Amino acid sequence: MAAKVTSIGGRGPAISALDPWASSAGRMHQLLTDEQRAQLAVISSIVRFKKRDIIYREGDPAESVFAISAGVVAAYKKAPDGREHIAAFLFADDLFGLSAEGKYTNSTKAITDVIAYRLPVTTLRSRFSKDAELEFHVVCKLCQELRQAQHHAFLLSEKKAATKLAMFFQLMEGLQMAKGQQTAEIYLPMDHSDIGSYVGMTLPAVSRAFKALTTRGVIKVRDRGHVRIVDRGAFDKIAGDPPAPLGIALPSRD
Amino acid sequence: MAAKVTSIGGRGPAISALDPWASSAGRMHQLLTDEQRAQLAVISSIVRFKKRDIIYREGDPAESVFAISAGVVAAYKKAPDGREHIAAFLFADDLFGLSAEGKYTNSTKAITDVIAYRLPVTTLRSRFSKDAELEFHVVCKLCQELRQAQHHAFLLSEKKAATKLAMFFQLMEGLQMAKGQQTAEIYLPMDHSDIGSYVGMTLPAVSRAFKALTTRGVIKVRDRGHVRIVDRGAFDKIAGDPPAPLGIALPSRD
DNA sequence: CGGCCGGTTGAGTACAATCAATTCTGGTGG
DNA sequence: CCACCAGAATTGATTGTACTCAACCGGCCG
Repeated sequence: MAAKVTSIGGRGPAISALDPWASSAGRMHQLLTDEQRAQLAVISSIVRFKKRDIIYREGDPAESVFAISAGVVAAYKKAPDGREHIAAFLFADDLFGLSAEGKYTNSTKAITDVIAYRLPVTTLRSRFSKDAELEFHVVCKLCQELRQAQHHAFLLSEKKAATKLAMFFQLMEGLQMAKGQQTAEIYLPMDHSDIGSYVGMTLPAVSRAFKALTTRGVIKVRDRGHVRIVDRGAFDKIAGDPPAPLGIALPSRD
Repeated sequence: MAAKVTSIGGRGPAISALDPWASSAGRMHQLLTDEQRAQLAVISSIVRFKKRDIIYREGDPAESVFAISAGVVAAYKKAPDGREHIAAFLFADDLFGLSAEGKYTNSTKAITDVIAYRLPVTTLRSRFSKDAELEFHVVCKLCQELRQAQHHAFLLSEKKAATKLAMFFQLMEGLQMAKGQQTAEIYLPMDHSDIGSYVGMTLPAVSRAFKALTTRGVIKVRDRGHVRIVDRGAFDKIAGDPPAPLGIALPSRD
């Protein structure tokens, strides 16, 4: 893990998610109070990673959990044949550092420059025992990550390249909507090769799927990283209608 | 949801998992104390489902969380084209009832006859506020389910039918080992069609993959539901080496 | 005994993987 | 500011594998 560690700053770690049991109209919100964030700030340090940095590797001792403040992280595993499978993209207000028996269960790398809070698990755990509400928010966040992982599996169970890519766009769009960002265009911070690793396709297949959707007039590509959906009907049909409220998405659209 | 509700009995709900931060040699263990189980028993009711029963449907109001006492449950989603995608198989000491914004995010059905504890979310939540340790165990269980979901996605990202099926066997075997059951044979309580829904293959493809592994002398099928691995080396090669020491886990991401 | 469900097998097809050659792009230094 | 470079992305030709559709088996239950 190669990163600069700076002193504490900002307002402290943040977590946002949908509440599993309370309705919030599809919008994610900050789960932690300022007070809780301040308390977490005390036990955390800020770390920065440059694009492409590896944050930790699968099997490393899992001493910390991270809360992303800015930037995008990918959690991935290497298949025995060398292929890289991305298990999740992680954004601001997401947690990562999943482990089992004291070891990280996947590797993580910075997709963009990243600023994150690093929370030692031991101190975090002792905070849990003092603040059940904080712990409950972590439960909520884990539920969301679980939903997202299941959605990912659902996506991967599709066979058509265009469908998988469209579902990936749906996912990113839903995320951006749930965060209240503008949504005329979908922003894709990762490169095509990373998209391929996430949706289970090779780079050429991703390229062809982009092209297929473009020539069919379903999407418009502005540049590497910016896509707009121009034919919603066709798009939804290809993606398999349900915009799926999965911890991220909303019933309506634009 | 069609089930018989009986009075409280047994020793109360159970949860077992690997601790994310403590090493336990790959073996799952009961996370809850007898005291905690007894307290949960007070707020829960026992429900029974017959094989093939639908327990709840995606979108139903999520009033309860379930803890399986005996039997096997499948959590699934229906694709727009009618295909059924199984997101997870759930066994004794597993929790299910994942929801977002007050609605279940999956449908669930009984694969075998099932006995489970039903825990109303409101009362469960209030127990959390009184027992942070209990809540921490739920965090551990969620981490495990997350790892499993990520592993599922990893499996689905493989393309060869034989590999996916072998990885599925690995998964089931690991589960049974982690539970301390005998492991000369792998027990498969679900039918081939359900396996197909889980590994992202059609029924004929599952059948052919079974046959391929059998004729290659890698596995031996005793009957519907019992498989033995006869050539470990070949098996591991096909499944992609990871000898998966830990019970359930061979997970990914966060 | 007949139907039904779970499973197998077969023929043909479609789709993405693969391998490989080019083009495009953004970033760097001259 | 431009030329250059390296990595990312596109395109092409070919192959393989799993899907589809459909017919067929075999046990189990009524």
